[in-house]
Amino acid sequence: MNISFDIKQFVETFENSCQKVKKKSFSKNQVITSYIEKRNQLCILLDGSADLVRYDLNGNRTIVDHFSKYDVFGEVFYMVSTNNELFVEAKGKCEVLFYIYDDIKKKCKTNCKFHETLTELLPELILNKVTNLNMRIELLTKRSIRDKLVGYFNLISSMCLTKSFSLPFSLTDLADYLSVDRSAMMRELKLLKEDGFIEKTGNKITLLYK
Amino acid sequence: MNISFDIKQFVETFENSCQKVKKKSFSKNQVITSYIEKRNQLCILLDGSADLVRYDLNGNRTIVDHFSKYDVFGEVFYMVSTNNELFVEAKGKCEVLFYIYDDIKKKCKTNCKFHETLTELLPELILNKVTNLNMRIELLTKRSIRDKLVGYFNLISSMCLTKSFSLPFSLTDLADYLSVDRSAMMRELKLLKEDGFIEKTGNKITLLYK
DNA sequence: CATCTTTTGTTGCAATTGCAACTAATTTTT
DNA sequence: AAAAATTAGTTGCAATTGCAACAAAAGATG
Repeated sequence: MNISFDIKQFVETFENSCQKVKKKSFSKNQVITSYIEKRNQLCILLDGSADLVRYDLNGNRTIVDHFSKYDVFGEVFYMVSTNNELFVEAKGKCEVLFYIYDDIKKKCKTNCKFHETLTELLPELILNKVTNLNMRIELLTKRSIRDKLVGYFNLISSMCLTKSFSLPFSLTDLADYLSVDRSAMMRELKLLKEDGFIEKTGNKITLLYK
Repeated sequence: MNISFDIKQFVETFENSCQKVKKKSFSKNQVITSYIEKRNQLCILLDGSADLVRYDLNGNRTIVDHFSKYDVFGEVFYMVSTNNELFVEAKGKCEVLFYIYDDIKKKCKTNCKFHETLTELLPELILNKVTNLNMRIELLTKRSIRDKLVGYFNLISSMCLTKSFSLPFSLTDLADYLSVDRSAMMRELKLLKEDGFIEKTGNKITLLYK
């Protein structure tokens, strides 16, 4: 994420200067927030990674979104009519900035520098979020597991600028992220190997095509 | 879309007051814009509806996104590494506002009222976009055609506040939007009817459950 | 370091989905 | 109003995917 401003540095400098902005730490598997009508809160992930997960009535777990450094998340981004329960779960140690606002468009009442700067930063963070979401939709609309995997690998590869990379997910989570059955995905991974498209050792992938 | 500001009215009042903002009209099936590195342009749909479509190498057409009044779209929302060609196609008569900026965070050089107001409006428009994208992801991550259809119907229903509604899509387009095979979707629709979950006359759906 | 838990890897089988190839109905164009 | 084009609706069959149920490996925990 190429944010043109060192948010973490900024947060550390101004910490606790505004009542409505709070930094909290979380450890692995803790629930950072659940999406149940706390609609005037917005979270920024300052460190670590976290997943937005949904459990449907059949017990299927879906990784609706995956957050890493400087990702923005929160109930604001969801429609009120969403009928599934969504949780943000820490994948490891996380630092999260909770940003409470009265009206997302208006400045903090106390008009503090902290709030003001964050508000100015928001459009960029949200725009960044939009590109991520669109990327994800591009993956999800692919018609086969193979296309999803290859599409995903291509993205990672073009972001790392290398044909060899480690997956930021466990394979179990990757399946949940691509919204496919894990064993079916494993099978497809094996076929991709057999067909000579990829090499795979542990969670390190090497693309052999192009 | 509940935008707390009458954009269209505003545009009409200030039209042509800034060189970098232009309104254009389109008729059915015209390409409004294609996503090929015109990254400093942003479009707002003032009237009509349009689809963002992708054609992959196998000729599959996917409706990547569907835009209606006051939706924002453009290359900015996509990563540079997107390797498919994306087109925005008018579904009927459309009015589109093209908004050219040097830096999305900075004001227009001439500092005109028009640009300024639009810039202030942007976060809201983009936030609105995020909720739409998340809604779409929620649909796409459903594991079966039936779940996708039901999820989609529920959304429409809760937006219209009625159990009876007309689809904003042709069935062909709906299949492309849900990213499933059309005939398989038709089959599932028939099953939903047979199982007494829905009623369907033309493109009007009535939900019979709950 | 022994145990418990999670993740990975595999497979047969069933269910779902996609594909192809139609016909019918509707809409658009000339 | 006839012809052309698009959309809706069907169906058999093949391919893909999901499910269940494992064993093996790796990682976490006391």
